[in-house]
Amino acid sequence: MRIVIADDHSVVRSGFSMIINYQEDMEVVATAGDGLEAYRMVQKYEPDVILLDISMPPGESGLIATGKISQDFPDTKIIILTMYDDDEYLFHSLKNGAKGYVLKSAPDEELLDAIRSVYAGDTYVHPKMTDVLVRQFITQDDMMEDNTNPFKLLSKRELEILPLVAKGYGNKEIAEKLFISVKTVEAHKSRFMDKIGLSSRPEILEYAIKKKLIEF
Amino acid sequence: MRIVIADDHSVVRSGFSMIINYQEDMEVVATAGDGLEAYRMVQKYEPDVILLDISMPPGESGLIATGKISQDFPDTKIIILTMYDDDEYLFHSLKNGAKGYVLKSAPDEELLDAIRSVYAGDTYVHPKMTDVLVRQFITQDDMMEDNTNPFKLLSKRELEILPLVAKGYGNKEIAEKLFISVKTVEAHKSRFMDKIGLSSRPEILEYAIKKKLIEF
DNA sequence: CAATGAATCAGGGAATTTCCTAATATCTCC
DNA sequence: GGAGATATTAGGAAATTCCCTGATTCATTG
Repeated sequence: MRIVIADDHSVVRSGFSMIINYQEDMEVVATAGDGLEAYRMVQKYEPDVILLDISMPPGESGLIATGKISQDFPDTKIIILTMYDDDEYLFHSLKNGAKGYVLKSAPDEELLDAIRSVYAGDTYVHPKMTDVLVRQFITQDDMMEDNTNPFKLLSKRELEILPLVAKGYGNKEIAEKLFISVKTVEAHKSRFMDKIGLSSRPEILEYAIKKKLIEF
Repeated sequence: MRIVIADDHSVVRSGFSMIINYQEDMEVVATAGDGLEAYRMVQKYEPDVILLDISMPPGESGLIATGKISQDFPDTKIIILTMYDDDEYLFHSLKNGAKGYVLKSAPDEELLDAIRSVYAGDTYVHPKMTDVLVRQFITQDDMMEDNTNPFKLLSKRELEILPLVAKGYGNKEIAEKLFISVKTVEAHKSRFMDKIGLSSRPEILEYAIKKKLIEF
């Protein structure tokens, strides 16, 4: 199995190279430090698998590279390797032709499993993100697009209250801001938490930032 | 030369381990996935050098860990390993006792050089950041009396708790994370709120973001 | 050595939040 | 017009937080 590694961190390139070359069925034929170089390496060596770090500068060239490589070299399976367990990145990666999605925090074994899976023609997604994927798949008929879009998922009041909760305001303060009772705030809050699947304040904050409902 | 590696990315831990163990004069004696574990590993193995990723959760415990380790184990040289070529991080790292500062995008040779340098008693800073350091040194007067600098204003515990409060964690959760009592968390919290002049959760969040104590 | 700051823990009482269930008034969509 | 979603409010009990005061230990500093 011939493999190319693309990551802007030298450490990660070396690390992977050593881990992979230690496997009997794998061999690193080239490494790249950015998206362009990655494309050239694929062009030159036509590897079985390429590991791509999505967050490579400049811009989003990891994603761009994914698209170009999967289009021009469909036989080279692409595994996205990233620090972020972000839904959006996952979706975009898969839409751009990636066959695998692995977090850098995952143990080595998982990475090697992922490589073998995509080489065998399967798709590998990090377990933590699979349920997001499944939910997206299940409701893809009626909601066509965007069942993760808070603007379609939540009511006006809920959209008004969520950012305030995220910013750290208490129920009482929110009630005063919106001229409604504390009990009403509680009701809206627990409803949107149910809807989205949030169960704590940190999760609400993270969600609000991810969905750009608040800015800093 | 006995070395400990602390990084929340499994890939980086494995990568480094292999690179370092390949050197004849170096040996990785332990690895850690977060700041607390890093401290315990240093405590247990008292290595010559520890490589610390600064962006390890929870909070900014990479920096906190730097302070604690350099204080309790001055013989263990600390090299900060980070993705960010951020001035602030560099300054804070050095002030907290780090002896080296290396970017993950640097080539392996540089990392090995850095390890050997700090082991020999020198300080190693990534070349690109040296000029920043020099400029800061030249105009060091204005930073001297910086009463807005949280790292000078707050204690280590307070610096550890503030980001967690900002992220929305409750006192109880923070107490569990840090293995201290709820009452202690309350005490630290109200103390740093007094010190800085914060009187609500939203203000804490805003402050934490402005001072880069948390990232999104 | 005394003073200070830091970190730890505690008690008590008030305020707030959380978690239930439950009811009513709009409003829109078919 | 009626079904269903949305907005509003309520009550009560348990959990949590907040706001005081106060105390101990340890390290540093004057």
